[in-house]
Amino acid sequence: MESPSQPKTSTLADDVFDQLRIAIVTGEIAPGSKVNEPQLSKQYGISRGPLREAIRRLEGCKLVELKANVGAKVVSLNREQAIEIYEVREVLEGLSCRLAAAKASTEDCTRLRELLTQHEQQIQSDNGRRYFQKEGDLDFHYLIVQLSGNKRLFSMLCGELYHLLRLYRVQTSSEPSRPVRAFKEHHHIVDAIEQGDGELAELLMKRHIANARQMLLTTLSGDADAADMAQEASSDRSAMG
Amino acid sequence: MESPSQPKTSTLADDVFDQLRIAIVTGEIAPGSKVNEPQLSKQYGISRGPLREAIRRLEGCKLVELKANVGAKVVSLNREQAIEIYEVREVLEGLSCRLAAAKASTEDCTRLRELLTQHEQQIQSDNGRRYFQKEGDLDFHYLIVQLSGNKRLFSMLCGELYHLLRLYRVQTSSEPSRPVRAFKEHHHIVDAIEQGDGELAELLMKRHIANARQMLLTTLSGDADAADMAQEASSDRSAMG
DNA sequence: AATCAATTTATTGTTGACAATATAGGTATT
DNA sequence: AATACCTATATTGTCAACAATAAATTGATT
Repeated sequence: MESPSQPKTSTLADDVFDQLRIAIVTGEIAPGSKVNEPQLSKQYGISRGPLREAIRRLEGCKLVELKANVGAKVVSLNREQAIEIYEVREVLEGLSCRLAAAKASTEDCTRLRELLTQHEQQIQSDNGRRYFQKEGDLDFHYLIVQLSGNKRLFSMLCGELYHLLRLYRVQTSSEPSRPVRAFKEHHHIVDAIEQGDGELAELLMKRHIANARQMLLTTLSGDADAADMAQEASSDRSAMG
Repeated sequence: MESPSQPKTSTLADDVFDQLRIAIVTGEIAPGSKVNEPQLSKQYGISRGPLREAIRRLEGCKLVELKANVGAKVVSLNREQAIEIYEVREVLEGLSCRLAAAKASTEDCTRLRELLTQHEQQIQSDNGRRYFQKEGDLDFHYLIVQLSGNKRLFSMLCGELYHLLRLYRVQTSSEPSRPVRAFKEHHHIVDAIEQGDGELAELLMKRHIANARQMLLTTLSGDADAADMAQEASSDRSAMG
């Protein structure tokens, strides 16, 4: 136990912002649903003031959309918008890898390997479901952008795009068919980073994400045959990068 | 004259957000300075409620930084942070060009040319100062990302990075030495877009911005000789892209 | 029965007051 | 004189009430 009254460093708006963000990206608050201020303020036991501030910050993450005199509603991403995100993500994470390859130490690469190994074990112990359901694959991408050392890049990916990706995954209940291929690609990326080959690391990551985007274009188009074909064509690559 | 009382579609927080953003990126509110709520609320004639909401939205644009129980302060970018922005901008605008090349119509390219011509005339009539002082060069980049059709990309560049660039320019009172070279590069980029050569357009834009970043590394390092050398090496390229 | 208008209800926008925290200033002590 | 502590001031955080707008309901008319 700690001392009972430590001076709190966070504000109510901060706390409810975190809680709301989690509630949104986990689907607890349905995509497209309206954000009702009186209801939420009662639910979280705070007044509307800090709640509204939290909502304004959620708007900054692009998780809700505001309209004057109408209120906020949780974003709902269609496939087109998801593809736009993947296009942006491809170049940003390519940059991540290029920078990471130039800066990563031996210990950093060890951490990357450990992360992949750990994920592989989780996969084997749960038939490949838990890893992606629990967003474990994002950990890998998350660590790389950290290693890049570019804080602006980190902010854009981890402060915005990854949350939107999680939202889209829960929204579409999408799960990759076979993560095995994704693991291989991940290891190849670490290989390149380990060798300090930024160009190759960038290329591999961009290809990795481009493959995932390609799956989006077909798998979720409602055309089952096209989806199967794309899956074959991409050699069982992960659907979500 | 219009009818005196049209139903207003914007809220106080929206208006003061726009005004504050302009005040920040023009340097009217100094970088690094503290944001005083009582003062600003009096200055803009509103209460602290909507003002605080506007500040939270400014935080979303990364124009202010918030600390609990202390308040907001306007961001102040150092060279390292500016370089990070340029690294991100390089790949994002490269993507802009690649996509724009695939989608731009003949009319779109005409608009790009007109914009460049217009800017060139402004330069000649004002010794090259007004164009960059008034951020006219960003118009060019702005239009290209619009043509890309990727709204997420547009949001990231025009909703965040460009504002930060303006802030950095006013903060460092930086002006490119000779925009002539930048114009040539701009025209070459339009050439590639016009020919539908996305790869080339991407390459040229990335190089264009990489050159500007390189100027940053040297011109503002306090080492005048290094700055001059870099300027020669980059063949009088614009300093700010 | 359907459509439009008026009324009611609910939600958002805004305000001023109060509480909690941090900052500034002053006093005493070493 | 410098530091630590206490006090006073200012600023931020939070709340509840009021105003303005939008949404829902009711009723009248065709």
